[in-house]
Amino acid sequence: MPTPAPPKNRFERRRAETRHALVRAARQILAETGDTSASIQAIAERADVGFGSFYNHFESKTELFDAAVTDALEEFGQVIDARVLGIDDPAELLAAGFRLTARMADSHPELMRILRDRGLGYIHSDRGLSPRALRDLEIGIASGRFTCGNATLALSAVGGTLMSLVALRLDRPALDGDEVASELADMVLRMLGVPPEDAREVTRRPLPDLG
Amino acid sequence: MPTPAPPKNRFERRRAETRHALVRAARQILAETGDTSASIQAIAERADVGFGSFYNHFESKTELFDAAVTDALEEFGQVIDARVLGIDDPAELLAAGFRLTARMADSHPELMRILRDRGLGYIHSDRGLSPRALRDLEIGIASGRFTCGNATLALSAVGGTLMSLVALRLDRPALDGDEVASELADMVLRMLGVPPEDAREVTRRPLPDLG
DNA sequence: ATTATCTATAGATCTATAGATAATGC
DNA sequence: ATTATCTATAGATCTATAGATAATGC
Repeated sequence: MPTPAPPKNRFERRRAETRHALVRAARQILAETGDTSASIQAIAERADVGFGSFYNHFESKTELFDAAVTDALEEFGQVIDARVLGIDDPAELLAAGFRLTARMADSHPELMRILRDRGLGYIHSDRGLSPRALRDLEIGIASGRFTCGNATLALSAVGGTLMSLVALRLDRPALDGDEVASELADMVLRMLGVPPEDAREVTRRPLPDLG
Repeated sequence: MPTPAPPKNRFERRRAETRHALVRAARQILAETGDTSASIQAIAERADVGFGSFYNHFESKTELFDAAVTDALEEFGQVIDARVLGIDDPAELLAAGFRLTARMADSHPELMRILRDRGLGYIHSDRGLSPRALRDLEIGIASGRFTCGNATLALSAVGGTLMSLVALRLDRPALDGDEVASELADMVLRMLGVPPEDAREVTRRPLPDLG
């Protein structure tokens, strides 16, 4: 079961809600402070949950914050994924992913801060966007659209550049986000072996809007 | 004064030593745990420094850990810089930087862990390797060696890829580090507009050894 | 005489748990 | 009857500071 089945009865639902409130609070704290030194008390308070409940769900703060990062990456993957449905060309997929990510700095700033601070450690994780990105890179290599040899290395390079795009968007909000994203996607596509004219064209195609 | 003048008298030297012991301890903790939640007591103990001395040098843990990251980035910059002296071609400089960084995962693992966890936030910092990397990119663009238009964007892409190389080296020590580094440098050079044959040749040239 | 370091400590805060309360399943 | 939540709390730990000690400058 890729997504855990929705809880059946009221008991399990209430339990899941408490857990999720804690994860949400941890995500907020990560986005605001960038670190994990908030006390369990403060986290529970922000989650509006009894202090002792924390221990019903997590054994340590580390465990909670790991769940919080995974939760954020999963949401990121789902937002992007939903918006690029129907795009087949791997090059266009990648370009759309870059441009949509740049927009999420405005629409989902908290999520993007977590991505910037923690994303690099999860580039090759089996959660979030990475597995799908890897698959798309493999498809592109197999079809000859990309001419680089190694999909894992390509994922590293693409992922690292995407993280730096997020950092750039958050640190320099004055820059034109769409322009920067297209430019970086353009560079990445050339890196993967897409001819410059194709790369340029594909990174300027119209894009589905972000809710 | 780019580097602070070496302290003149014994007083200032002792003070600098205490401060540096604290920074060193903070760097160790960052490398080992990845976070900043260690207590000031534990930090002072590890630095072998009286507890109260902490407050002679720093007002908060945040301040200390920021100094620790800056210190690590500065050392990274100096190690790389010393090893690429005499290389003029911007493309070869960049390739050498990638390959030497990959080797530092073995020779300076603690430094590299800090770079992986915190480097992204300092890509456009005016400390460490970034200013020189930016300058080399600008030189390469001016001379026509690189055909991309924007040095700041290039620094983002190159820096992000370098961070992901560090992450890859630390997380997958079984991969051939030299090979991975050359391959990624190759991709990055093509991204910057270097012709594929040139990129391949320049990333395989012999390299100065790392001490 | 000056300045940094160290030791000791008061008060605040944090963690982990125990026991009471409330909600649901069967 | 079962299970999660909440409240209260003991004991540990942490922060910030005050005051004593040691090292150096002049």
